Amino acid sequence: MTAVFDSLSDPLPRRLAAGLSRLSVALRAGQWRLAEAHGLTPTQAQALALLAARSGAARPALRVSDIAEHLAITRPTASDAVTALERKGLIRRQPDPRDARATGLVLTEAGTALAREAGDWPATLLDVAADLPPPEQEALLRLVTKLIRGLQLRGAIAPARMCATCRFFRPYAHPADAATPHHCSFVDAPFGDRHLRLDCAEQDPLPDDEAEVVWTRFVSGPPAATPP
Amino acid sequence: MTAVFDSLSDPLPRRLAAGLSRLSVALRAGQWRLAEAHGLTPTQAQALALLAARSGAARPALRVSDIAEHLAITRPTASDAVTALERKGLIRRQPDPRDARATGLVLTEAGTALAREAGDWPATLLDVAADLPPPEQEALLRLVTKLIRGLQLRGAIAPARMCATCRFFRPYAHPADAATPHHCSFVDAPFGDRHLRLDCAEQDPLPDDEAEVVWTRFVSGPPAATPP
DNA sequence: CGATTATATGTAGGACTCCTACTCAATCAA
DNA sequence: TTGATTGAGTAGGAGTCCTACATATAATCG
Repeated sequence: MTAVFDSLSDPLPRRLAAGLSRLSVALRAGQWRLAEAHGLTPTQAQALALLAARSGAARPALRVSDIAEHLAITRPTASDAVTALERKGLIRRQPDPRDARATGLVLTEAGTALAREAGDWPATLLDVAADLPPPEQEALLRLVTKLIRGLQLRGAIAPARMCATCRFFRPYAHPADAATPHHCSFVDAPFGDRHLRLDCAEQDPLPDDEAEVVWTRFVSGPPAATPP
Repeated sequence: MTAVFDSLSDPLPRRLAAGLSRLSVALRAGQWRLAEAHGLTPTQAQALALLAARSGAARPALRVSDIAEHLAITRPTASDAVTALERKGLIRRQPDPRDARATGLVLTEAGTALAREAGDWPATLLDVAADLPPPEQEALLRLVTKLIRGLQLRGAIAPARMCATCRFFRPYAHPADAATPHHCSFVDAPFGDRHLRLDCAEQDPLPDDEAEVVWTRFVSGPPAATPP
C-alpha cells in the first residue's frame, strides 16, 4: 500500500498548493497583459468585470466595500482602483438611496463596452482549459467548486454565487440520467456537472444550515441504485 | 445529449478560468498575510522560496533573470525585489564566475531560515486541499499537472521541474500495479499519481521531442490489458 | 584584432497596489 | 441624546510593475 515515495515526497496538499500557485502566477501575468492592452491594471479590470457581472437594473448598485470583499483587498485599495476607473470615465459614483454614507458604483457606456473586452480571461488560459478532454474539464470544474466552497467556509473568499449553495439547486434530482442528473428549479431544467456555475446572476443563496445539507448531497454523488 | 443549459451557459473553459481566478484571488490574499507577517511582500517571499528550493551546493547560483522568468515578472521588477531582499540581509549578490555580467544570488543564514517559514503556503489553502478525499487530491494533481504543461508549451510559464517531462520518468512501467504504476529510475522505485512532483530537485528535463513522447504515454493512461 | 550584436543587469520615472492609521459623516442602539 | 458602529475616503510609505534607457561584458564575424 505505502510506497517508498510516500516518505520521500512533500505531502500532496503542499504540492497541490504549489501547483495552484504556479497557475496563479501565469494567470496574473496574463491578466497584466490583457488589462494593460486596454489601459487598465489587473485590479481595475477585475473590478470592472465584477461590476459588469453584477449590474442589473433591478439590483442595487455595488459599493466600494463589495469590490474590496470580492477581490480580497482592503477598502482603501479598492477605493484607489475605483477612483482610477472613475477618472478614466468607465464608472460613475452615485449616492446610494438606502444609505447616505454609501456610494453606488455604476458602469458608464464606455465602461460597459470595455468590460466586455478587458474583463475576459487570458486567451492562453482558455486555450489550455479547452485542450483538456471534456470529461476532465467537468471533473476540474467540480474540484474547483469544492475548493472555492472550502475557502468560502473558512472566510478566505467572498461568497460565490454558485449552484451548489443555491435555493434552486436540486442535486441528483434525476439520478437515472448520467449526463444531466441535477435540476435547476429556476429555469426548471435538468443539468449536469459540466453546467455548474460559479457566478450565476439568478443565484439565491440558501442559509448556511440548509446550504450544508444541499452541499452534502451534492458531494456525496449520485444515490446508490435502489435495490429491487 | 445536449441539454437546455448547453446554450444557456458560458462555455466550460470560461467558467474554469473564472474559477481558477477566484482561487488565485484567495491565494494572493493569503500570500500577503503570510509574507507580511515576516516583513516581506508576496513577490519577495516567492523569490526567497524559489532560491531556497533551487539552492544546492553543486548547482550554479540563480540569477535575477531566473527569478523574473519563474515569477513571470520583468527583470526590473525582479531586480527591485532582489534589492529589497538584499537590504533586509536575506540574500547576497556575488559575482558569477562563469559570466562577469551576471550576478549569482545566494541565501544568507537568515534568509535560509526565513524561507522555511515564509516560503510555505497559506494555511487555509493547505487545509482546503487536505479536506478533499485523497483520490480527488490525486485527480486534481494530475489535472493541475496537465494545465501547467499546457501553459509551459505555450510559453506562458517557465519550465517546471516535473516528473512528466523528466529523463527518469517511466509512465506506466508497472501497469499491473494500480497504486504505483509509474517508475522513477533516479531512485529506482515505483510510484503513483499521488507522488507526481511539480518541482523536483533531481529532475533532468528531456528534450522537447522526447518529452512529447513520454507525455503522451502519461496522459494516455494505463495501456489496455493485453488480451490472452 | 576590432566592430558589431546580443546578453545580464541596473537606473529612472510613473501609475498603481496594498497596507495601517486616521478622519468624517451617517446610522443604529441604548 | 449619547455613544458605538459602519461606509467611505485621505495620508503616507513600501513595494509592484511597467517602458525606456544606460552600462558592462560576452560572443560573433570580418
